[in-house]
Amino acid sequence: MIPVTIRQAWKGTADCAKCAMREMALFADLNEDDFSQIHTPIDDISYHADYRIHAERQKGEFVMTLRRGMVKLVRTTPDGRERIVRVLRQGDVIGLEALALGQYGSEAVALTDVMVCRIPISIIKSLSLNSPRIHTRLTEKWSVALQNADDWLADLNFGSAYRRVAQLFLKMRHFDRNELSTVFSREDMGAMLDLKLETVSRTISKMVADGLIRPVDKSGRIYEIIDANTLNNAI
Amino acid sequence: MIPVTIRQAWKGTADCAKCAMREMALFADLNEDDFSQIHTPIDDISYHADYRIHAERQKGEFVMTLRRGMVKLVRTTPDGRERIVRVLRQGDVIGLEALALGQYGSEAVALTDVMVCRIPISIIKSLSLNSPRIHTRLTEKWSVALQNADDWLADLNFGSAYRRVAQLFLKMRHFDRNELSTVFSREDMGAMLDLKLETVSRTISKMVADGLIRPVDKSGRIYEIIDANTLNNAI
DNA sequence: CGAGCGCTTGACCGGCGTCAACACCCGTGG
DNA sequence: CCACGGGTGTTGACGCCGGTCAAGCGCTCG
Repeated sequence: MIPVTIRQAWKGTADCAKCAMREMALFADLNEDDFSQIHTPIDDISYHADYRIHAERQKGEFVMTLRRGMVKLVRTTPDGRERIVRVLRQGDVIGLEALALGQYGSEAVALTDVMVCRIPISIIKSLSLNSPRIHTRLTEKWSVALQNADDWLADLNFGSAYRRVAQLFLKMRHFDRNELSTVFSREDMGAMLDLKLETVSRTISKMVADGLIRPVDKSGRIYEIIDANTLNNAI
Repeated sequence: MIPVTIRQAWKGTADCAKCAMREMALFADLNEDDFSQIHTPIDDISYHADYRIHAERQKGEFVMTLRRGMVKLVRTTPDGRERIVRVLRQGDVIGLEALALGQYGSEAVALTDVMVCRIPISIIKSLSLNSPRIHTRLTEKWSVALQNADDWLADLNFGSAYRRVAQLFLKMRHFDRNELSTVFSREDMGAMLDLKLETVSRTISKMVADGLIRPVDKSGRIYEIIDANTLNNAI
């Protein structure tokens, strides 16, 4: 699969300033002076669901700010099974680790159609030498990533299947519509929670029967959260 | 419990330059000029095993470089059970997240007797404004922390009990003596691997019987790794 | 309308949790 | 020196949760 569209969106300071993501993005509080230092193009890119954005250990010269959609970070075990270590959502940074290591630590695959803003690492590096603002932003992104990683371990990969699935529904609530939660294929959910897809399916059915959630669409991807409190206290 | 000793060890540039940890520590490649900017004292501290270094969500004004020993990062679930999200070893930074958030994301408890070097966040912040070297070091520490977090999820919390315990033995190999591995109380191991202590104990017994590891001490904390390859390919 | 994919549901089984007894180590005190 | 007790690790018996295998359903798309 190949990118749907690649178009130059940020042609300079003006476009950057207009970006709706600015407050979540890396360049949130850069000023005119900072932007004037940017000479390499920053691309605005869309990918279809299932597009592989980068491979595990692939060398990388870009980080991406995720503007829309969701991305899974996947590691493949020596025996060939896939483990999803985290899901990135809007405002998260794809490939942050390439800043330090020059290569990506895991495979990144679009879970939905996705819009990203692709930034050359060279820009980040040169900016962070001179701009304390981008430095603060970067620290913030690192800490959010680390916090998320720990959350995935403590919340989604601990305890019974019922508890894990419950926590995943809570984690995947929409930013704008709190009562809705979007989940994934049962197989992907299994790879996130270390459960088999049948167990995930059974558990979801039970939660619907228990009146904690209610399916919204036909494909089993969007659910309404009825009883968040019980979900959160599930053992 | 209280710290065993608190003594001022780094009284300035001279002592810092002599530190054996310099190449792993945050201040690895600072120069005279950088050190001259440090006016707040940097303390060299020891803690006994089981000492609680900081609490979850506690406000923090220090990060610590771990010079010797091991530290567990613990989160307590709503229902009161404890989950160990990671173990820090020498060269790792305790409380990195306080740099961004001003508070610690998890509880930190010494697993062994521990030596740390405690650095005020104010120093890190002022240095990183002016010294690109510390900035590079910080990025490196962040990326190592994130990588470790993902490793814990992908390696230690995925698959059968046998596989998890095997991966833990490999993860806890000594830096200097590769064939040795130090583990923890069966309960702590359970909290790391999401297993019950009886399961951990049974699995270790089986590995000894299978000839993959061999106990070195009487207390069941140190093992010799006989067959690392089979351990690593355990399903 | 039929093929194919993903989701659900059922039957069965095995691995891990639960509960309990016992072994071992070490400190303390007689 | 031994007796005792508490903490930790080990081992056993049994039950249940979740894995395995398989059949069937519903949606989507050719």
